[in-house]
Amino acid sequence: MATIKDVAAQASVSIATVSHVVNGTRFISDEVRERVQRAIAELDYQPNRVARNLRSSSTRTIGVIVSDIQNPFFPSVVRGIEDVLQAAEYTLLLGNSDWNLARERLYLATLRAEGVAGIIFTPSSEDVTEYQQFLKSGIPMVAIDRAPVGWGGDAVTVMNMKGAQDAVAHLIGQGHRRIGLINGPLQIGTAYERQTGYEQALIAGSLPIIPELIRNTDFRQTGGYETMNELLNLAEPPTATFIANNLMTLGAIQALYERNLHMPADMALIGFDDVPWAIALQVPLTTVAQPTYALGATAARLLLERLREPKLQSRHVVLETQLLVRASSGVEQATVDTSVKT
Amino acid sequence: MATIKDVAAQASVSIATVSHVVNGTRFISDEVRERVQRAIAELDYQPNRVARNLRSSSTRTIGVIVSDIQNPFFPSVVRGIEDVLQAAEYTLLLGNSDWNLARERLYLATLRAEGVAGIIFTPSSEDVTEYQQFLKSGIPMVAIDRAPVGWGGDAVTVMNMKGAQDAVAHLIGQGHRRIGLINGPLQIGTAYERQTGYEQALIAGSLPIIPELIRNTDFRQTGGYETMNELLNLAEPPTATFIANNLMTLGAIQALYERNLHMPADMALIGFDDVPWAIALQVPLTTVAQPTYALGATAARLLLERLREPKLQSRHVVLETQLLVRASSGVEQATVDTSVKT
DNA sequence: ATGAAAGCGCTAACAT
DNA sequence: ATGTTAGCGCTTTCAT
Repeated sequence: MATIKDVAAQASVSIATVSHVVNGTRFISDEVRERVQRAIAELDYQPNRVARNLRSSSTRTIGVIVSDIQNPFFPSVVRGIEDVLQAAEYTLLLGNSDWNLARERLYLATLRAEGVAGIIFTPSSEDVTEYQQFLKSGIPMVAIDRAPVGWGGDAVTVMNMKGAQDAVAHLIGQGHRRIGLINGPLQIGTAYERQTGYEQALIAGSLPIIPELIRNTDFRQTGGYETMNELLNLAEPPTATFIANNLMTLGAIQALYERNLHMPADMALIGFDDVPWAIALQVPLTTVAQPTYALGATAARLLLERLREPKLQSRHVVLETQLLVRASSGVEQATVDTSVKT
Repeated sequence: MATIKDVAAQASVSIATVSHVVNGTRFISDEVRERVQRAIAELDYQPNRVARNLRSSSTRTIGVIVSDIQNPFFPSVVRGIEDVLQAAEYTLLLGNSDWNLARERLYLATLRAEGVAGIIFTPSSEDVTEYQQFLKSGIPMVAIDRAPVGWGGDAVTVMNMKGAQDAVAHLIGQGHRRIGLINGPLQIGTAYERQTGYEQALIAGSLPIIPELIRNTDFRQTGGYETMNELLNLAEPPTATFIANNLMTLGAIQALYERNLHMPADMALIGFDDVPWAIALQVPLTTVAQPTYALGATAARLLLERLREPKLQSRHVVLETQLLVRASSGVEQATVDTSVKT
């Protein structure tokens, strides 16, 4: 690989001149500039980013830690991040925390060592002190999807409580009185908020909160599958269920399918987070859609702004969710949304 | 951030000693080692990877370029890569090429400048010369999913032709004689191979190859949607269709759904690449499953081996696909696979 | 068993 | 308008 020295020699100039031509950081006569550019082309020179990073003690790399890249929610978020970063000529270091604090810690340490300019992440802990040390180190961090209690940094989240409330209110409106909840672990902020929304909706509808209908599992497909089976095995199962994420919903549908139960007659269902295949299911799925791409893009934008102006006041952007009513929640076919989401 | 100098000062040793303690690269007396380790802990020292990379002119970063992170195929591949890399203490720089050569070029250049130790990528071009310059630069590259014609480096792919052949043979076995193909662009190797498999199966079944039943679009959901509509608008539509990837299949199902057509009676369907929701669809979907996680993990393993032994002969691993027969291809319910894949 | 010092490739302050 | 050079934080050769 050609270095700046090679280019300088080839063009018979100093390395400073080459650097300034490359970065446009000072005036260079046309003649010299052309000579340098020719040398760069001839040698196929590309500035070594590692050296540049070391020298300027800053990189053009952003670390991204997501909970589970295999959950379609996150690729879409990542895609939003990537598009914004790419336009700003940043690159993206990716890690999966697996909803796991230890793994998240490992990645955070790695990202710091890699000298990333900033970090966008889905916090695995609700405890801010977990990140305090990191925040002190001065690396800007943007929390997405959820923010630890008392998080002082930038954040982009969605209206989880409102989204859940809308969903459950809709079920109540359909006449359901025993409504189940399949949720993730309460330590995770989004799960907590969605559960609160569920409870608020019940209260608003003058319905009792029945503990046996509220289940917390992991946010995975198997969790949804097993938990729906638990609900169905109750002496008096719910007639409708709100499920707090997409993969758990898939597992739950699987459980219904195996027992030959039909939505919405045997069980009405609303899931959280829309998915491309909601429309192609046995019964099209009512969901609370999240603006996933915007979530990522907004987070990236906040981060880039902070990089430009470090002392900006921190901002917490809360995006809206949208209840997409389809057949699984028990509405006449006529009003069903069958549009293709792409 | 504490540097090696700070640690050396705190422990009253030279920076060389600190370096050797950190890396275990030479014998250090117990006493000194402990002193250094204490200093490291006290200062919360973490070696600066950027400096380390510059000095050793090699990084512990692997670049990964995938076609489309929003296609569930790729997150699973990425996950396989990540797990192997993480165990070896490498990190992962990610980019989406969008099936787009220009964007791929951009990322390749960036990755080279970032000094990645190696690259795992889904080639957007079938033309090896596109990558020759890069290969010469000595950065090990592993092609996944598809390899350019004459690709000399490491590669991990699947038996696309065989997979397609199995699928179409199965449809023929169900009595179908007009079988459509919805495929990606032929310039993409996987599309070409799957198309060949389709044709081979027809030939083996003594069936004619009917051009109007063969359609090439992009590998996206909208492409599948529009193309299925085209097939359905034919004077004599096919009775079965083989669709060469997962997202196009979803689009095609969408098209059927809108016209109130039922699988497999009105149209039998087999998709390529299994998806978690295949089972929860209106009619469970028969698919040609690819070992996505293994694809990624194998690629990462090949790359790490090459990093260790650069002159290893290059290897092309071809993984098997598996036809998962479910209801959409027109088999009795009794034999349908309803297992949960997680 | 440990230390001193060169140098990776670049940027930028300080020359001229 | 261009050149010289220090130094970013580390690894590693050469000394002792």
